[in-house]
Amino acid sequence: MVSIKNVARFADVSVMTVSRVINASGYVSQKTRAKVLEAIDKTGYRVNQTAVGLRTGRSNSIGVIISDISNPFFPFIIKGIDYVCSRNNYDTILFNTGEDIDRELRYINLLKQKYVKGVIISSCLPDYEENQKIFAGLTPVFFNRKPKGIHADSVVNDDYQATFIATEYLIRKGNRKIALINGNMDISTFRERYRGFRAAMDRHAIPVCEELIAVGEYSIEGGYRSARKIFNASIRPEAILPMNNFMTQGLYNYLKEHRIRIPADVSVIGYNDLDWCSLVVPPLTVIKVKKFEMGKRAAEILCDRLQYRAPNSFQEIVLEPEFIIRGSVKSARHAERTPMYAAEAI
Amino acid sequence: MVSIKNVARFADVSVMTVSRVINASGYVSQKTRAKVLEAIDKTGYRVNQTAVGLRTGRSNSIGVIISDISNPFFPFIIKGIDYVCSRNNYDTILFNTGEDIDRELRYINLLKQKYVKGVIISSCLPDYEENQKIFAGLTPVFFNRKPKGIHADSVVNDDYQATFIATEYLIRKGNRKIALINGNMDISTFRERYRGFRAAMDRHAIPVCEELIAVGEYSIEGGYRSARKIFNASIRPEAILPMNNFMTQGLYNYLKEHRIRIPADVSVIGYNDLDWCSLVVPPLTVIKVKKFEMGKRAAEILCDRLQYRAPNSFQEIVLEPEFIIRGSVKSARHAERTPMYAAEAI
DNA sequence: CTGTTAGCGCGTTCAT
DNA sequence: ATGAACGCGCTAACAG
Repeated sequence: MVSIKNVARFADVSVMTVSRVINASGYVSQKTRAKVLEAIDKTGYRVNQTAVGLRTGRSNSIGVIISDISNPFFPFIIKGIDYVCSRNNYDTILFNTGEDIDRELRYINLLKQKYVKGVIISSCLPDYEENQKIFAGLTPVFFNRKPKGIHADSVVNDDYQATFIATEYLIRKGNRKIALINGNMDISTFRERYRGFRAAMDRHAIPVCEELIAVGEYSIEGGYRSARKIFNASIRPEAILPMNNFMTQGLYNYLKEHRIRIPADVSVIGYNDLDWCSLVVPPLTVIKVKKFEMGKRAAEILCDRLQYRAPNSFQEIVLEPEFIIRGSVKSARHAERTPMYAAEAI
Repeated sequence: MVSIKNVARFADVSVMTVSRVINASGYVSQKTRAKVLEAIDKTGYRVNQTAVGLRTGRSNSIGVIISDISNPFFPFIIKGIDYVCSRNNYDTILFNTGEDIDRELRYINLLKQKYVKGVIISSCLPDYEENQKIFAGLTPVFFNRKPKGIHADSVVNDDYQATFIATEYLIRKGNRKIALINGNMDISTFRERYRGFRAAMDRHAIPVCEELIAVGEYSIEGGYRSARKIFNASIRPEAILPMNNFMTQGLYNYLKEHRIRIPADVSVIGYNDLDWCSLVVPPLTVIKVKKFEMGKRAAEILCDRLQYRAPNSFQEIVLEPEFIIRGSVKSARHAERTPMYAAEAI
């Protein structure tokens, strides 16, 4: 590989002069600059990022850590991150933890070993404070999930608000026996979603039936099992709220298998608007999380911080969800007259 | 950051001894080894990958270049790559080209600047030979798509076979007026898929109606526009073959908007089996590409090559597709008696 | 078995 | 306006 030394020899100048031309630092006369530029062109020289990294202690990579690349929730977020980073000349190193805390910690260390200074992360760490020292020297921006006690920038969806609105919508349509398919509440998203549901039910003085609350793995299979649990309860649910897209799929599989019709037999509102949600019949009413936006904002914050353009205080962005009404919720009678409190819930 | 020097001082040995312990190279007595290990532990030392990279001219990263992260076709492939690479202690640097050749070339250069020695790539380069020198010093494994004249390892789906089977299935079900929604045939996948379609039609002596062949962007919008073109033709198609998942979605949008029913009004076979394909009503009959397998095989080949365990000759893996029959193709009369040639087509 | 020397490619410091 | 020397953290080659 052609190094800066070769270029210097070719242009008959010192290594330093070449360096100055490349980095546009210090004074170089027009004439030598032209000579150097030509030499760079002729030799096909490219700066060695590794050497620059070692010398400066910096790199132009940022890390992205997610829990599951095969979850269609992430690709658009990554696209948003990519959009911002490529414009700031950062490239992204992607790691997939598979919800394994040890892997997450290992990857964070790996990033530091590469002089990576920033990471955008959907963490499976339950607690930030316990693990704070691991982030030393690495600027994290948390997205989607927020470990407890975090002391860092974050960009999340307003999960509380989202389920509040969805739940209230169901109530307004005359549903009272509402089931929840939730994930592990050690994770902030599921905790918030549960809180939103609970708050809406309480606000309307509707008792929550514990039998209709299922907590399981947030996978297709987990959603299926939770659906089974719910339909084996002593109370038949009028509506179901699965709390992520995988569990929604699992629920669909269960309903299909048991020929339970949406919305005639049970109403459903999905979490996350994916490709298929508008394609199924009836099209699925969903809470839409702004995925691209989430990635974009997180990357913007990180780029700003890495270039010392960010404010000192941590930014905690909460993205407003959209509620997309399609056809998976049945209209009941004596609906519409229920008062709505969603605005208050903010 | 604590360096090898600190560890050496701490353990009261030379830097070299520490290096030997870390890399398990050369002789170190049990006693000093223990001393060093303790020092590493006490100081919290981690090797600096950048320095190792500079010194050895190697890195433990491999590059992954894809055209569009938001295409749900890729995530499972990436998961397959990740599965193999993490077991071989490589991490992956992901780049998204957005089908931009210049970006692709830039990323390839970037990888070289980082001493990355291998790249797994779904390339938008039409011709390998023209760009061969750009790969100098970088081992590429092509997947999904194969630029012309490639002289490298590759893992692709048997796209020819896949459309041959699908087309023949349609014919067997009594369809003769079969429409194709295809992408740009500069790209190998679309070229092969077209060939498979054509071959099946020819084999059964069914004339191909050029009016029913649409070539456009392989996006949701492109699929929609192609569908419109086809339904504005003078001949009404009995069946449609969209040649990737995005175009299938676009087609669905068109059909929905115009209240054209599947399969009563038109039969459809999708390319790629995604989450929603079994969720729509009727469930979609599809050609399934083994995505995880594709990524896994590509990564295995690359890891082998990088560790000089691969044969000298290039491996050109062709993965067998699956054909999943669900409910989007109408059964017509005088079907079943048509002879089948798919086996010959291999 | 262990240490010394040298240098990977670059940028910082200081001199000219 | 330009160059020489030095060192980032590490390992290969050689010496002892």
